[in-house]
Amino acid sequence: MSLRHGLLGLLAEGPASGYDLTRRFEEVVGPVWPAKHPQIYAELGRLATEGLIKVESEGARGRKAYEITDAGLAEVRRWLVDTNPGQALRFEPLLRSFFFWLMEPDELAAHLDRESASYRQLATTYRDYAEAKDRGEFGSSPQTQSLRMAVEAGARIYTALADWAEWAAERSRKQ
Amino acid sequence: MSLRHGLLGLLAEGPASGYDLTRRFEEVVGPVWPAKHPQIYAELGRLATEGLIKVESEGARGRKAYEITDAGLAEVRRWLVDTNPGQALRFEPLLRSFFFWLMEPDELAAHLDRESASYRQLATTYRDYAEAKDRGEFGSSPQTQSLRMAVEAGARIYTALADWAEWAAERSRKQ
DNA sequence: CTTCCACATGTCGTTGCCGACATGTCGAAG
DNA sequence: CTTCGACATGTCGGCAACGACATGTGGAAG
Repeated sequence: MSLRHGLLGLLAEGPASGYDLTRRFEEVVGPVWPAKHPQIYAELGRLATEGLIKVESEGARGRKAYEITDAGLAEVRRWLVDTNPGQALRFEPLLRSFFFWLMEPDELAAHLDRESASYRQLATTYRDYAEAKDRGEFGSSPQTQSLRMAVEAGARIYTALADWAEWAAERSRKQ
Repeated sequence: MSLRHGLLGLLAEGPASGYDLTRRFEEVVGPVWPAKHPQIYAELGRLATEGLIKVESEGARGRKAYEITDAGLAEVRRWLVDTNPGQALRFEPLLRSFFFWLMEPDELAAHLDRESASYRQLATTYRDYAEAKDRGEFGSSPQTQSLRMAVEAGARIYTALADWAEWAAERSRKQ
């Protein structure tokens, strides 16, 4: 039930269409919670039926913008405050690490080099984004400050992963 | 298709039953790739049909132990070497962070305190485990060395998350 | 000798989630 | 005036994943 709360959370910022929300998901929320448009439209329909959101306006090209209701806002707040999150982080590269012993040492080292490079890249992207936010390039709304925290998490996690992959590459070469 | 490769990887260490694999998943693999027994038994059936594994022995209480075949070993190696992993890390606590602005500052600070404590706890657990491995308490097989790397990743990621949550808690209190 | 727990394997119904397919509109560029 | 790309919403079939239910066994403790 995380998708529905993700949608409610985004709609708490203001009205948006399924199309808008799909883009927000692929651009900002995607890295921690992927969702494609079929899911999103289906869930919006359900949320509307349950009265947690409602159609705010209908525009050109069949556009339907949804607005969060008081019930919806209460629900997303309840989710944030009362429920404790499933803490499992589903991450395929770490699943692979259990089976590194099945690779030849040179294959493994090469794999880890590629891995660390791509994590480093991501870490840099998030770090740059964080610095842009600190320079005030995105204003200072509460939403922006939450995003600042999310970006910081991204930067720290990918830095940790890049360091880890480098450590592991070195270790795999040393024997 | 990660579960099937996870199962093949575990079976590469030696024969095991569905029950064994279920426990290995909930004890070691679960934190990065959760799987419950209905999925596991179903997937084992499919893998056997495709000839990637085969029944090695049948024991008491209907126990069926599976063994990886040459085709299965080739498949898991192919997965490790040739395919590049989906790098999305699905993590609900970070999804929530996008919506922190919907919480009252004191609620948020309390939430982040709890969060950092639990990450710190996990980090310590992994760090202890890593040190036990370095003292040689689990031998020095290739499998153990892969596990050592996986554990290191866990320790580093949860340390990063604990630091992040502390940083965020402090930041949320400062305004 | 019974009771209880860990062992052990499965089915079933529901929801989550995705790729592919389908359809149509508006505006801008050529 | 046509064509193309971004906008926009949806359906459908299928696999993934999970919780609940079902069933039975072997050994150990009382």
